Amino acid sequence: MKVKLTKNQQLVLDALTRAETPQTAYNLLDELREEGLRAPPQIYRALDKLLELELVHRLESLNAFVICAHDHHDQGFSAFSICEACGKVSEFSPQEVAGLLQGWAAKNNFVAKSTTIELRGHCIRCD
Amino acid sequence: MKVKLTKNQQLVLDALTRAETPQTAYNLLDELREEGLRAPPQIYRALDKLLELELVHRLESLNAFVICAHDHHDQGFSAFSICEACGKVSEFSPQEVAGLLQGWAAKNNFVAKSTTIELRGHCIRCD
DNA sequence: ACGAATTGTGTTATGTTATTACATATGCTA
DNA sequence: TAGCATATGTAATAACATAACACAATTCGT
Ligand SMILES: [Zn+2]
Ligand SMILES: [Zn+2]
Ligand SMILES: [Zn+2]
Ligand SMILES: [Zn+2]
Repeated sequence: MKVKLTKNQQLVLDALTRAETPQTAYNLLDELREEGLRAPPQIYRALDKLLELELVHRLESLNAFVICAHDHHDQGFSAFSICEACGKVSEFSPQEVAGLLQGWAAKNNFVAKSTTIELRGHCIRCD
Repeated sequence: MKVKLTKNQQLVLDALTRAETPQTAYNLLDELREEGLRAPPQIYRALDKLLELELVHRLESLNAFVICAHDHHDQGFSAFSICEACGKVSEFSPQEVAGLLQGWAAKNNFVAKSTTIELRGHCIRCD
C-alpha cells in the first residue's frame, strides 16, 4: 500500500510533523502560505487524503489535526489524551476498550464504522 | 443540587427534549425564534449552563447537542453511538471502559478532566 | 503515443459554528 | 436598599468548513 503524496499533501504532512501540538486547518494555512498555499480548500483536501491514509488524525474536540504517532496497519482505533494547558497529545491504542465497545455495539445492534476517544485534562508537567 | 432554570435555559432544554436527533445551536435558534430567541449567544449561553448541569451533552463529532438520557449523579462519563443514517443517538455508561482509560491515564501521568467517546456507524434499522 | 478517465490544483465565494463586546435587566443577600 | 452575581438582548466578528468551477497533471487501456 505504497502511496506517493502530492506536493500539497506532503507540505501539510511535513507541517504537522514539525508541529509540537495539534494544528487547525487555518494554522496550517498560515504556516504554508509562503509555500504557495492560499485558500482553505487546498488545506482541507490535503488533510482529507492524509486522514484517509491514516497518516494524520482529527481531534474532534479541538477541530484540529495531529500527525499519527505510529502505524495503523492492523490495530483498531486510537485514543488520545490532550493536555489543555500545554497542548501535548499522546496517542494510544487501547485494545481492551475496543473490545468492550465492540461488545456493547453487538448487544445493541449497532455497527460502528469509526470511534472517537479523547481524554482532556492535564499532563504531569502541567498539573 | 436543585436548580431552577431560567426561561432561555428551559426553552433550550425543552427543544432538545422534543428533538429526536442531535440539534446544532443554529437548529435550536431556528426552532426558538418564535419564542423570542434571536441571536447565537442566547443559545450558547443556555447550552453552557445545561452542559454544566449535565442535563445536556455535546457530541463533538457532530458539533451538536442531545438531551441527557439519564441521571449522572454518580456515574463516570457517558459514551454515545450515533447512527449516521437516521441520526439516532444512544447514551451509555461503560464503567469498565472508564476503568481502563483511568488506568492508562494513571500509568501515563495524565489527569483526565473529561472524556469523549463517540461511535459513529449504523443502527440496525439503517443497515 | 494517444485519448479518456481520474485525481489534484487554484480560486472565489459562501455556508456553518462559535465568541467578543457592551449595554441593560433581574434576582439574591448583606 | 445597595451591592453583587447572574442572565439577557444585540450587533459585530472570528473560526471552521464546503460548494462550485475552470484548469492541470497523472494514470491507464489501447
Ligand atoms: Zn495513529
Ligand atoms: Zn501539559
Ligand atoms: Zn447523560
Ligand atoms: Zn439509524
